[in-house]
Amino acid sequence: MNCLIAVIGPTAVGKSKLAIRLAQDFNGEIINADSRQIYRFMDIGTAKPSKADRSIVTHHLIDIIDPDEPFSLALHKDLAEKVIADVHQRGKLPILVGGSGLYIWSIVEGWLIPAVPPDIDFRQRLEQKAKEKGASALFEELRKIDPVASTRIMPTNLRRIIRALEIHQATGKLPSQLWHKQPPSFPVLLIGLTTDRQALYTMIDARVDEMIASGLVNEVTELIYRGYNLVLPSMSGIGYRQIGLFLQGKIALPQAVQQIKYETHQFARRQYAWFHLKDTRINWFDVYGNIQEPINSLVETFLNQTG
RNA sequence: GGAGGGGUGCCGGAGUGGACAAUCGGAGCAGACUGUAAAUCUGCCGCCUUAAGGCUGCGUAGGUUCAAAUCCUACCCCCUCCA
Repeated sequence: MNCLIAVIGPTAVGKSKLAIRLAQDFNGEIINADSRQIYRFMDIGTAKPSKADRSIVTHHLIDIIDPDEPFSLALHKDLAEKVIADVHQRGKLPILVGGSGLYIWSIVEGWLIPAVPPDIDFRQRLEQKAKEKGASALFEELRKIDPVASTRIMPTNLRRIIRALEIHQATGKLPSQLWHKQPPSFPVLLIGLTTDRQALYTMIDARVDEMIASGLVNEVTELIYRGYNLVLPSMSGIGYRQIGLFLQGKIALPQAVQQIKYETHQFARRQYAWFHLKDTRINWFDVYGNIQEPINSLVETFLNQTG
């Protein structure tokens, strides 16, 4: 019977490494669920698996678009589901790996994402309106159209207010009525990697230093040389933004490095808001201990149960 | 030895008699999330308490005052300049 394994957890905790080992042990293929590793030319700053690792185990959804191409959650989910089906077809085990909680849950919980592509003009118009009249005016507008949606969006979160209005404008329907779920038909095993917060921060800091040592500054320089502007969403990621500021002469390198570390800490904290330690759906393992045996036996049990 | 400047919460840094548990920023902690999400947004952040409230508190020790981070005295420490 088909199934899916997902390896989740905060950044730098060792998800990729575990996934590669699982893929080797259980005849699997890896499907990326990291919102930044989809970009070509962004390797060091996104901690993308190495060429060597990718030659050992098949990786999907890495290097699929250029940094200036449009992308979306809906697109990622769509691609991932197709890849999962394909991996099933070939009789192999799909292993979803990544730290982007939104992407992970959209697949694992089966969100039905409103098929409304971004309307740049519409967004700009509303952003202008918000500047003039304040975000509360737009929130009020949303509240009148869709009271349910308004209870689920913070009045100050302009971005989400505009998106809800955008969906209404495009479909004529209430955004809140489009938020449905249709969980996958196959069983999913969630493996969460975690560790003590201080230890995680130490790991993050070491990895940032490594990124610098292996040429992050050059990578960003080349991206800019290729014409990728720093205002692109892809270039707003942690690491790229700060090195960009350094290259513009706005901050010193040590300062940029420290900021990257701090922001990665914050990112890891936000990831735990998606992957709650008390979430009983997730099988948590502390990477400080010996995780190989217990995880393998968990996976074996899961695979046996699912046939 | 002399002259000046300064010591505030984890850090930086405001405040110069009452509205100060102390602006603000950073760090840290908790959370929301159906927009390229590594985005965007919310709350907490001296101690006790679910809260109301209470307690301790602005280098140290005294003092003035109804009231002190803010004024006075002494002491300790740091920085700059002169010797």
